[in-house]
Amino acid sequence: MTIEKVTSLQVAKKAGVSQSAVSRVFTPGASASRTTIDKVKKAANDLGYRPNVLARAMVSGKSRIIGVVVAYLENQFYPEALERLSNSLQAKGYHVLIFMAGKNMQSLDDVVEEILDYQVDGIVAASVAMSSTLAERCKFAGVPMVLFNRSQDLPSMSAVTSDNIAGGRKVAEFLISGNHKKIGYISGWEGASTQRDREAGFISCLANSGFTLHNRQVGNFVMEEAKEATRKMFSSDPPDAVFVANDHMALAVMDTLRYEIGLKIPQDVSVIGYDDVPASAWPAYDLTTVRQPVNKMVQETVEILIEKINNAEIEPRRVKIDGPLIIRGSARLPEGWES
Amino acid sequence: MTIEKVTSLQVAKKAGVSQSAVSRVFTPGASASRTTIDKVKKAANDLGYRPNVLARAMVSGKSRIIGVVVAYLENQFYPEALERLSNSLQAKGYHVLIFMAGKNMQSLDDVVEEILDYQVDGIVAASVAMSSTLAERCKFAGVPMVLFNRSQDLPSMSAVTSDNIAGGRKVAEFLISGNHKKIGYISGWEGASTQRDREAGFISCLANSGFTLHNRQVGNFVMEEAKEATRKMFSSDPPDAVFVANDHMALAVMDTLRYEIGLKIPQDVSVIGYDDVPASAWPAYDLTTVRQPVNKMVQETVEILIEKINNAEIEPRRVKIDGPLIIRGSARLPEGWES
DNA sequence: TTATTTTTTGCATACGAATGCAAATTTTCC
DNA sequence: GGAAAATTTGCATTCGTATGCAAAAAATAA
Repeated sequence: MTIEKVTSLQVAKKAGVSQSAVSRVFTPGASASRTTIDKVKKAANDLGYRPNVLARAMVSGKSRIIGVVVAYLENQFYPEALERLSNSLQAKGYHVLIFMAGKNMQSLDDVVEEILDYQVDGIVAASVAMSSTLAERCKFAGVPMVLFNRSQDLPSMSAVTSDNIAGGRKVAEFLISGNHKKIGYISGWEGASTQRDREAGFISCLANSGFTLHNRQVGNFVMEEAKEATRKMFSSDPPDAVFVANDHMALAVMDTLRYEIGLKIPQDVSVIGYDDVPASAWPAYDLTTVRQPVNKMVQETVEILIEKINNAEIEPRRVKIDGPLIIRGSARLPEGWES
Repeated sequence: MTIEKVTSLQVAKKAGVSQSAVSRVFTPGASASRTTIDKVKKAANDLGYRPNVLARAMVSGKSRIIGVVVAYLENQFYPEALERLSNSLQAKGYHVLIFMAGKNMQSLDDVVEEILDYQVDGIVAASVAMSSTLAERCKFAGVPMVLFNRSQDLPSMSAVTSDNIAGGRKVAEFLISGNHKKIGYISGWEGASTQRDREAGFISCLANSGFTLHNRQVGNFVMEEAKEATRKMFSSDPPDAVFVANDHMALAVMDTLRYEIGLKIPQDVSVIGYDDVPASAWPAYDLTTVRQPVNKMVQETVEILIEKINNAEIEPRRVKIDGPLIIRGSARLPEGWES
């Protein structure tokens, strides 16, 4: 076989120095003389030596691995976030160990344990409901965690979200000034803070203008359920506008309205979503939506996480990032609206 | 601080046995008596002990980490594959360390080195062009690799793809029997084997019936470029059918045809894609396409990889999985076609 | 030049778990 | 009950790297 295992010891021999010297050359901040550095680098290069991250992790206690828990990747929002997250962490010398959490809680418990087994330096939980027990478990293990696109009731955990309440409000304002009278809402999974906040902001703003929800259905962030919700909502006394809790569902809602129910968007009914996933900008949908600034959210997430890794004593931070309403063609515009 | 570090030694003390006993209880296949197992399990449970995967990896030489290289996640095909791959590996006790390869080759070199630094047990390269140098590097390091959705010229590497040649043929047959006369092709990135095979199968089958390509443009698997390609293709003497090298581009092509150029699909022009990503089934597109059986492909990939991990001497395997033409509404049907 | 400070170096050990080996224990069989 | 075989157990070592410590070398000061 051709398997090689070049170790620091072999490099040391070849360079005529001690193993510790080699280690020091490859450890930023350690002291070594020019001559040693050159000798070692040359030998390492000749042999094709690279430090073993795992061995390094053992003694240093830092694995430079970040565990990322994701529920599912079907919703375009997550692949996008994951890609950015991975790139961002890669740039800082960390790498992403990915974990798919099934729908149920039990599997989440197991998944977290598995993550911890790898001695990760930190965890990003993307749109996953972390129980306080799990949070405790991680804290106990000394592994910082930040919630991405979910905030928790327990304020002890860092979380990065968009400003979902404000986002919900923006949608309400826009629909009201567009002179809509019967406004429906298709909710996401009701256990999600994002869902709750979006709806709360939406409803409160509606109320301010004397409106109430004309109809409300549950879509659970799942396309099929959103379609079913749409059918129910439009079976009698249909609304003239629907706010859908995320784009992923909104796309399905639009399809159902157009190709099943036979309505025109926005002539017969306005549809607004949330997230601004790539597909929302595709001409076939041209969906008016509230953008979640993925870039900024990821950036904040990474920043907080790394800060916490470097200083365990730091206070948890809960960041809300404002996202703009992206006005496209799926919702009737207010009178005299200037594009 | 609350950070704990429960080691096998602590468990051993608490259970009144040796560290090796603890290790054996947690090592499948090792021998230990009922009594010991019970004592150790109890102690471990009380203390919340779980074996340190990294330490285990050091001595065993098996990290149970699989490196997955992905170019980009925008094309829905990849998130789907990634999700399945991760789940499948997770079920077998492996975990996925993810690496984003930038567009350029240099970064790929670096990425592979970084992967190897983590002592991964295997590598899956999804739609990434592996140079033979890189392949050598991995083989030299004793790390098996399998190509997903790309096959390489060098037959020394295992690869899993769909049967792209047959797929291309199916599209040609379908278009010809649909009585199309002017057939265009929008290609993917020409360095990709998938692209080459799809086109080769397509063209050869066209030729069998005395047809040649009426027009050919390059889209590079990128939406924007596909749009530009469409504009060029339809600027004069437009075709009555277009085969697009993958669905991701085909969606953009459809949008351009409908909303920019003002053509009806399939009345004015037929469009066929390749992959069968989720969006292709959405009513707004209803795209006729060749399905890549992601599930089977992932399954094969995992199987080959694990086989190779367990037995380095095994021969490389190159698997092609047949995928069906999924007939939807974006292409004119042949005369008398029964749905 | 010599004394003092600073930098570099090697030695030895630690990280946490797995495993070959030999001793101790249990099981099996006559 | 005793000898042989099979199983269980602990000891000691190993994996590859980082690091505290003290010795050695180099740089600086006097």
